[in-house]
Amino acid sequence: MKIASWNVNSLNVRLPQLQQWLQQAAPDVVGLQETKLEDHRFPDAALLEAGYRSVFHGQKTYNGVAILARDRALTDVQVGIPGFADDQARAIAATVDGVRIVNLYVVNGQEVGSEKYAYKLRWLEAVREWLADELRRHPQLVVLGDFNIAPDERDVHDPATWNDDHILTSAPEREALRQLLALGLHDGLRLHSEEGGIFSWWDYRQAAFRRNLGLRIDLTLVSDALREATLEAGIDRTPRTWERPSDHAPAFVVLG
DNA sequence: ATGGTTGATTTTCAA
Repeated sequence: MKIASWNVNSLNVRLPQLQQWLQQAAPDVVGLQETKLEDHRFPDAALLEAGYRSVFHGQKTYNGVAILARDRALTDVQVGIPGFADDQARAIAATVDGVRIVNLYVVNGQEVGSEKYAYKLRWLEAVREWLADELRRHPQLVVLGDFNIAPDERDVHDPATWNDDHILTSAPEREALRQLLALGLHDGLRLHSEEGGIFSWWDYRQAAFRRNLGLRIDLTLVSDALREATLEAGIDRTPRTWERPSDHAPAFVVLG
């Protein structure tokens, strides 16, 4: 089962690219972030034509998440973080073929010390409590999404800039990610590669993609129970090379 | 020193 995560930065703009990518990459499950679409505008009929059922949780202009599954049912759908009042559409979960999928669009945080940064850390604490419960109920768990945190120095092009004072790499953010992993989750990509320079996001400015000035902030985490079954993990840079791309590329794992 | 780009709604905001 191939499971992917892609921040599409507006599904309205990117639907043709999503259709193209579904056809050529043939993932079984996909978590989308930044759909930026209210639920009544979600293109579920068009995706069904491509063979994918969908569940979604969106809002106008900002945020928005969805899970797609090819020729499979999505059951036990959870919208938002249980018990956490949130006016931003950033989390959705569903079960596919006995595997629990949690799809997150983690708060960006804007700047270390800002109100949005405090919200990011509060949000991640609520996620940690939620995932502890999900793991008890669903040992076969995949947590994927745009984490807006680069796990370590290998995951940034310039550690001098992306340092402890910087958003996406500050110590409290990395510690929050470590606490998620400490629940019994593994960074899928790191099960198969120790290399640096493998990125999932490149700023639109300064020809960052061409120069590979990126970060790895889109992650696919697998639970202890799925660790041995994780055959492959990577980032598919292809859609980032297309005309008018998302600033993110899809991250994926393959479970055997 | 601080800009550069994209998307959705504006006369900026969020990323």
